[in-house]
Amino acid sequence: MGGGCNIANIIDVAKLAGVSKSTVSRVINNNGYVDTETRKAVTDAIAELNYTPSSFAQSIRTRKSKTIAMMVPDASNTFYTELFKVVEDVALEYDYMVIVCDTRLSYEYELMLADRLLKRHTDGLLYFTQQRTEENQEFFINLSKKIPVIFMDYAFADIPDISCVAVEGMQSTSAAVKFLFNKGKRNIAYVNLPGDKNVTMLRFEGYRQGLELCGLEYDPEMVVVRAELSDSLVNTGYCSAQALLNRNEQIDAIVAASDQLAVGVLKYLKHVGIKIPEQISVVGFDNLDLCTITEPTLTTIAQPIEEMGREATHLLLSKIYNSAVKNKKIIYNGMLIERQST
Amino acid sequence: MGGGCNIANIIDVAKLAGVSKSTVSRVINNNGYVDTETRKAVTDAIAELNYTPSSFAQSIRTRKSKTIAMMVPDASNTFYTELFKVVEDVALEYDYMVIVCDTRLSYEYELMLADRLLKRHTDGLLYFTQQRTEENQEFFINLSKKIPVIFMDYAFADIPDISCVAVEGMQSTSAAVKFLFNKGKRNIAYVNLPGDKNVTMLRFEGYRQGLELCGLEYDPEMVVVRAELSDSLVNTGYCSAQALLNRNEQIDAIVAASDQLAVGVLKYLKHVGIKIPEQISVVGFDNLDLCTITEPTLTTIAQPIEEMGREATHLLLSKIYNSAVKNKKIIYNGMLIERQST
DNA sequence: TTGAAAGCGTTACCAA
DNA sequence: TTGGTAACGCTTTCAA
Repeated sequence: MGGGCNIANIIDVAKLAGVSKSTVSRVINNNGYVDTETRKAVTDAIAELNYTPSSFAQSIRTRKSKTIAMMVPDASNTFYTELFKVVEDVALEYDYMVIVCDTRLSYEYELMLADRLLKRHTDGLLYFTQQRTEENQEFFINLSKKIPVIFMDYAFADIPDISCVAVEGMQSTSAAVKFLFNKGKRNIAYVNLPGDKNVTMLRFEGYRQGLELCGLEYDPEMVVVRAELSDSLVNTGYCSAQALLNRNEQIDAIVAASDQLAVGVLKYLKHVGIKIPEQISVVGFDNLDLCTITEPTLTTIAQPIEEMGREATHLLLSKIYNSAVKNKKIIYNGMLIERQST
Repeated sequence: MGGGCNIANIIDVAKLAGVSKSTVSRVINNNGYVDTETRKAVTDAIAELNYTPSSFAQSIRTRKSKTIAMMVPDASNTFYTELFKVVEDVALEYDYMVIVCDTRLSYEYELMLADRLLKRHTDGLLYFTQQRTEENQEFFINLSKKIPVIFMDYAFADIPDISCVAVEGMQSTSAAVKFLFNKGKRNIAYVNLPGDKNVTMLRFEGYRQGLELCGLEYDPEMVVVRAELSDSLVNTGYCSAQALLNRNEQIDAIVAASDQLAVGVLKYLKHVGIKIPEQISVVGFDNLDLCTITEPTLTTIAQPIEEMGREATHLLLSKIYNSAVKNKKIIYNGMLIERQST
């Protein structure tokens, strides 16, 4: 009352327009031939009844949920949320919406969530992970044979027959080392993400490569990889810096695998009164907003978030719309952004 | 081949188990009477065929999408992402998943997204907004008559017949002013969010109330509300602090309506060499992770994110499961967390 | 305790 | 260019 229950269905529309429901369906989907006058009658009826096709009924026929998922290790990391915005943007253009799944850095969670997504027929997945394991890698590669999956990490770049959109971390990290070398730094340390098989492995490789290119020797003592995940990455960075300086007082630069780690490093260095960048320079990775908030502001390697998100989502949706679309790998270059910390 | 297409449906299961599909349905839904042996036959068949009920077909009958939405002004604000994690957590318990909608601070976006959500039969909505307008307020109140909506802002607390889960901002801000007063501060300024009808109005009211309680006079010159939304809240805070200090050099404390603003304030104060908290104290609102990253760390008013998210999602789901559940308002108290900035 | 059959609201094929 | 009708895969009466 006072508005009417708008549970009009396709039959109501057909009746009002004086046509069959097939015709209504054709109009809705802009499908097949339909006379201009007939079309008008139908659209009028649709407007009058305030009719909206039941997405449930459509889904059961089309086998599409018009939903994609974005699975991330930690939704509070602004790298993912910035990406999410772009993903949502593109998705909306195609009448898609996006389910966000926070895997809490847990392998079990990844599987559980993938299972749920599959059960509700999510049409596709943007898969971000932090800690790779044999099992999850295999699982998601397998999953990608059933529904479109885009692997959003450079660490997957060498796996055949999958789609991957990512920033290479090797060359850019190597370039960062070179950059520090040119600034006169000779004892360059590295702070990696916790865990042994994380997605930043290749950034670490870049670090080693960079040292080699500069003619510096690689010293395992100059690298920290904490085994356990502490409460936060910032904290991990803090502790890592502490460990490094305890081991070696000559350190004059620290490269971190992510901005959060680097922020923790900055924090420790300031805590112990070390001058940045005069005594120790710091470089991060990701170019989060955080970088301009810290003091000093943080030099970092930027990922082209906007482009990555846009391309990845387009690729995903194109695979959803046309299963014949071939797998593709889109690898971007990281870009060094110089700020006060170097 | 080598795995089989698992598109078994309820009829396949019924055949294999030697029963009718009605019986299978009963087993799936734990519904009605079914003999123990029959049940076993069915569950065996389900297991053998690796059968999963089609969520599409279920939805069309049950009229439930098993999806809720969380609409936020800016997904990159960690306040929302921390809340999201809790929401997702609870949702998963009930076999629900959550669609995140970033409204980009735009009223038009809010409407557009709500429309999309409605069309796809999202079962319920957690609605966060930053900038209220008559229209959007009315629209969402109206929407709440159609599907369960929880208003996640204290600014909605006085509207009848809606559900609301929020932190009161008035008393806690007033308490923060009192706290500063007790520290000897007498010229306390306020930095509000941009725009005139935002959700922090009541925090500002608390500021005025606090002054009154302390016997201090309210001076409009001591308040900044920037009309335009600049590129970031941190930046807005920075400019606001600048404006304040240009107007009045006596200022010895600044209360900000959000942590991001406060971070901007800190940044400006440090930039011009003012000592914090000796010369000027700073207080934020939200207790984001950010607060412990800045230097000095930021005193702020904490919102009980965990509890809010949990209660809100439970309330939403209970309304979804039982439309007779009454509207409820759950208002928490903010809690002052003292750090170095005061 | 079980099964038959009638929906749920679409899409898509085939005739007309 | 249109309409009839058979799916889609499930839930839910109603009888048995």
